[in-house]
Amino acid sequence: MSTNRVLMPFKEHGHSHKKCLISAMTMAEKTCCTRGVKLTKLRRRVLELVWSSHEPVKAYDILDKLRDEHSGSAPPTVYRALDFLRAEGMVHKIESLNAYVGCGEPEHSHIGQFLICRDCGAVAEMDDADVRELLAEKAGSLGFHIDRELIEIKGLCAACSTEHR
Amino acid sequence: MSTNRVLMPFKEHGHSHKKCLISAMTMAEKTCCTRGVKLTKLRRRVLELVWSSHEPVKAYDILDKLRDEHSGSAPPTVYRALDFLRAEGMVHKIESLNAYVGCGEPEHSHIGQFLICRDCGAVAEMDDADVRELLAEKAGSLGFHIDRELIEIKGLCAACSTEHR
DNA sequence: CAATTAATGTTATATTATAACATAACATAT
DNA sequence: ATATGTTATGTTATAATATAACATTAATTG
Ligand SMILES: [Zn+2]
Ligand SMILES: [Zn+2]
Ligand SMILES: [Zn+2]
Ligand SMILES: [Zn+2]
Repeated sequence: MSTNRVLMPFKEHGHSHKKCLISAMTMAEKTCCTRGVKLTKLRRRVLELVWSSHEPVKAYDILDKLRDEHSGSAPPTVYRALDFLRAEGMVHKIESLNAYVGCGEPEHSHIGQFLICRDCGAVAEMDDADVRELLAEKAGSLGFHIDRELIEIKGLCAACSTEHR
Repeated sequence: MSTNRVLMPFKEHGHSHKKCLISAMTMAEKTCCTRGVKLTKLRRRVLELVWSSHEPVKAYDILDKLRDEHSGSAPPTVYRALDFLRAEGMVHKIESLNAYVGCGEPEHSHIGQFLICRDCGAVAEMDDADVRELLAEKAGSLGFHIDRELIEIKGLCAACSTEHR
């Protein structure tokens, strides 16, 4: 199968995450610049906090950290930044967790298919055309026209499977 | 494709919903009886309220109705009943809406694939083996082992497509 | 620089869900 | 039948998630 585009793979548990963070921030700066939208200081900081790991991050955890840095932070502060970042495809919401993850490829917008490890909490993101086509076909057979799909899969990642042995 | 099991199809907009309700309640009584679990008066009433339409129902809307009937109702009243009904597979939660729908085939447990009409709000439920297999294969190619899938698809149902013309 | 727009600050509140403990209903075994 | 344990429900309080509404500040543009 050639269509299994992996927008963000599972990383080794011991990897140097700093590189992920730098890469994501660099990509975000570039993408915003290209689009002529503003990655303000606040939005940048929220994106950094979302990218603090490969695990989904809670809005109020972000808020707690923002408050440490600036007392004037409140729920709208973080939700507005998240709204902007989501609109620009830099962050996705994991609906089943009420939490947010950074996107591996914000430069072209897409709908992600998320794999969520029950053990380490890490999230990988796929964008698989076969899956989309099959779902479109199946839904189509019921006369349903798809606008948007939400796919969130829970299970065990390769690294955690190995560690369990 | 022969695997497209439809657990709950989209119904005609003008259909007599009473039959859906009676059928669902009958099935629930029978299933609970078979399993030796108790469909108490409260749980039955909550299930009826969930089945008041084919649209997902909010917990606090259920609570409002319960309160009309019995002043001692509180959030735990409805969430406990929903927990029971979900555990028995009679109700599913639509995570992207924080709302609950009745299941078309509670007698055997399953994971549903939900189609949600953006126009009329109705929900259909599929349980398609092809989709499950494809996702297992794609996830497997990343070394990921699936426990549970969450699939919620937004779009336009056949009836609403027709009405738009 | 004035006018406008975009972003952030601020206060309040809405929505969704759970914790913790008390009481009532039901089952079962003496 | 009654004591005992178990399940279900009642009750109060609070946690967790998210948005509304309006004020202020910063950035853009004519
Ligand atoms: Zn990393
Ligand atoms: Zn893992
Ligand atoms: Zn119906
Ligand atoms: Zn419809």
